[in-house]
Amino acid sequence: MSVNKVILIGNVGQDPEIRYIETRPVASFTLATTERAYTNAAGVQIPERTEWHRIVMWDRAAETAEKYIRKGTKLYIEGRLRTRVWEDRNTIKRSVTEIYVDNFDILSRPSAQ
Amino acid sequence: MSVNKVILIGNVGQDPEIRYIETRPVASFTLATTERAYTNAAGVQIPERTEWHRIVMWDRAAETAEKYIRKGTKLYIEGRLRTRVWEDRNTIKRSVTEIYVDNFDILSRPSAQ
Amino acid sequence: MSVNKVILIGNVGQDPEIRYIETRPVASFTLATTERAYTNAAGVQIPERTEWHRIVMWDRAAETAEKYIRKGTKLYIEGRLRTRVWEDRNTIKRSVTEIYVDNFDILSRPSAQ
Amino acid sequence: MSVNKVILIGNVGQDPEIRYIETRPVASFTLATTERAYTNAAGVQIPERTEWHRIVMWDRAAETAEKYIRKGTKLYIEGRLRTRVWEDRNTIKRSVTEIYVDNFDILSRPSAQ
DNA sequence: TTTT
DNA sequence: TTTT
Repeated sequence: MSVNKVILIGNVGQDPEIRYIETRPVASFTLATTERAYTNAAGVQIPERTEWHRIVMWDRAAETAEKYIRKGTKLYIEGRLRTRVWEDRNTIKRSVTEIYVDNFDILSRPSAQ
Repeated sequence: MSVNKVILIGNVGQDPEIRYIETRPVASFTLATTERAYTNAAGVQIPERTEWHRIVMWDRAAETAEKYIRKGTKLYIEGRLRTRVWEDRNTIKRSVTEIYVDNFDILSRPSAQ
Repeated sequence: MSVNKVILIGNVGQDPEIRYIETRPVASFTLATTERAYTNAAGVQIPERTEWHRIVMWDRAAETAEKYIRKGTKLYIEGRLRTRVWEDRNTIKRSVTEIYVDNFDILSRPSAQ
Repeated sequence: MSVNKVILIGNVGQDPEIRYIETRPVASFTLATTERAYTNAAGVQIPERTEWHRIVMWDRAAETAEKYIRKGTKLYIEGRLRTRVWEDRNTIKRSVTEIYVDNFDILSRPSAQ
């Protein structure tokens, strides 16, 4: 038995990119989360830090993404981690970790635009 | 404002490796989570799938890891995602996603030993 | 070892009420979450349903609540469940379940008002 | 849009009680989580504290509960909060907060038995 | 590389 | 009423 769960609230980095894998729509985009600056226990100042997450949505979620998610949209996401491994053109093993979305909701639209 | 939270329950892949960064102990190891096999809505059989996560613990957590966590230990982990980017010897940009642990607990020891 | 964790996103029901327990500020208010209407597996229509949660914040969080949280504010809350038991005037045992907040953030202000 | 999520790891207080609501099986039991004793920022010793949660499972989950969950079983539970209100025989409004389970897993059986 |  |  195991659990693999990710919960994110952040801002979308760019309009979702939609492609089709055997007729199934897949949306992908990045999401930024930001840790606030703070001073740690040792008195060292830790600056603000932005983390970019690679988000993947399938099927109906992908269609919703295409219609309603845009650069700047604030999202709540619940999903799980998936690391894909492949070999690049130099046969070097590369990997990327993505978040497959199981549940999400739009918290707000980009303010202007 | 944002949230970057990971919750995992899984089994440790190998004894933690401990190193020191400016006197701070850091433990790292992998953790396996497994999705059960199932038949999806389209009737396609999806086999069992194991995901390996790279776990990083600092300071007191690293010391606890060194003492009590071993290959096969079942762990609950709460943490956040961190993606590190570097250039390899061929100046190709590489990245790895790790989970920095904020809170954890040992659910059970490996059966034998 | 155990875990007692609650994650909520919802809207504040009324301005927080602040009181002091031995000089420690405590803020309390309710938060609404809503489950969407849906049709279940048996074809039965399940209507939308609102759940009201009793939220409790202490110390610095209570002060932030007093300044920034209002009726209608949309909040992200991370906390733990606490059930208090007491006897009412008829010596009947009563209980109430509250959420003690460990971490929270304001997602948006009430639109007008 | 909202989120109402509870994550618990704890020990079952007694064998599940099964009943039927219009042919649907429902299992209910309590689960204990324990906060460790600690000394707070003001130097005050806070003793260990056990919290009892009322757990409710429906349908297939209820059947699994009946078969495999016993007093002492250690469980991982993912669910949502539900507060039921009723009037007791003295027409006093009473309420109870329960956790409706969406996903769970058995972490270990009671040691002896 | 883990576990059930 | 559980467990460590």
